[in-house]
Amino acid sequence: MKKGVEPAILKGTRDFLPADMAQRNEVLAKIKNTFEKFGYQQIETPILSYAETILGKEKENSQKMAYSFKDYGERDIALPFDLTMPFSRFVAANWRDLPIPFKRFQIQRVWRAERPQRGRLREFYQCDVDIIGSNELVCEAEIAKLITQVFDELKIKDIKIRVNSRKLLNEILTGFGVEKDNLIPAIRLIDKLDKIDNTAVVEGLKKLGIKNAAEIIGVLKTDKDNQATLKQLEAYDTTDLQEFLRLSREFGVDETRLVLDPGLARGLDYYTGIIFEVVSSDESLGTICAGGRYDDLSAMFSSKEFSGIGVSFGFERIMLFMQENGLIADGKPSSRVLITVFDEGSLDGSIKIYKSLLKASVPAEIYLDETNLSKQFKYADKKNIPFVVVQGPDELRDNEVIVRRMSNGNQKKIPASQLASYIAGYYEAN
RNA sequence: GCGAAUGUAGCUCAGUCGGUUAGAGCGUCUGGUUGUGGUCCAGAAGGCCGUGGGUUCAAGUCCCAUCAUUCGCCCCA
Repeated sequence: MKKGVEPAILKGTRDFLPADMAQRNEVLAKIKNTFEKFGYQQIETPILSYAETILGKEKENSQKMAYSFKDYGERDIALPFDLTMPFSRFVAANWRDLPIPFKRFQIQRVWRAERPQRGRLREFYQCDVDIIGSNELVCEAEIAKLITQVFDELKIKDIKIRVNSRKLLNEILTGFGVEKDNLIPAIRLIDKLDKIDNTAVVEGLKKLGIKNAAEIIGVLKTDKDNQATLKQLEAYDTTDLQEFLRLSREFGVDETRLVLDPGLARGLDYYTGIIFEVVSSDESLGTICAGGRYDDLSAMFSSKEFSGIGVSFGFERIMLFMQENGLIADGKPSSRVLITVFDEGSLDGSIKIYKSLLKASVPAEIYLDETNLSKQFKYADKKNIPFVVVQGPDELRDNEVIVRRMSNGNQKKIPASQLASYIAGYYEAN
């Protein structure tokens, strides 16, 4: 067994076994179907990318996050760490051919050179939806509806969509005299309000030279209901938030799931309007979906302006939550029928049976090695195949087959010609 | 990049005060059953006790280093 090369994989990456893939595909299909139900169209963008299209001009944060290297032509290459940058490049390059407002979804792997932790990998899938080319708050409300719809489809019940307006947050902070250069650091601190102690945040803000730190917290910190929160903010312009809530109501979004949180900030600096952050009942998992409105998505690539809004669903965290909470049924069969090979002399007959099922479009497979029936049944059991067909010398002589139903062990001898319709009958009944 | 905890069979873990041949459950394989899985019974295989060094008559156990994993910080899905 021991050979020279360890069968090791990079930290923060994983192997997916057939059982894993069955689960993942099932969940992915639900997410995808919901996106399509709302009229979003799928795109894909290249993995291998010029570093500057991934990292932008000011590299600081993203440079640390992204995997990058040089190719044989000494070009700087990087792997995407999210789907927003690739999308913004895509829009700048292809907007002439897109229906505007453009509603796209994109489900691809991304890479981050981070330290892995629970729910934090170096290679993982994101499921992004964005609407570009419209400034209307109806977009925000539709996205809110989409978020609740996706988690409903996945049977993840106790989600909370935390909502805030970045514009409002900026207005409040500027009102308190926070310098422009300190806005982002201040927002990063405020974002931690629910995580760390109030006083720690106040201390941090004071270090940034913000005097009325405690007072700011007084305005931003809330655990009351949405109406109370709006009241607390009455000195400021909350018309966007109110209109968003009204439209969400029109869309039928369950309002108890929408939580106005004036302290919510989101680290990324490109958000400019309403922002979202979705957490499950397992808050230690972190955010399972997040996003918001940004102005001028493609500013880096084009003078054409595209305002937009989008959210990203964290597929790996969603999977983790569903697995840990028993929301995924496992054991998807690989096919409906396993045709056993009784002995060397019966292989031709088994292939003939297989052909008849193939012709009738019944998913089936032949056991591909020479062994006893016991092993072949075990194989069917392991692959969750519901029916096993045996044709021994006796059946072959009479042109019959034995069909065994694995779930209850019942078996029946039928003419070989009736096998396909016999199997199909079980599925039509449902 | 910083801090903490943990590394024993494929997996989950036990292993007392340092003491003789390192254990269990699950999984795997074989047989009971030469025409039948899942259940049951019997048996077997599987270990550089993460790696390297040190202390000791003696180390899975103590010390140091290193690597890996997990958690927290940073950042974030």
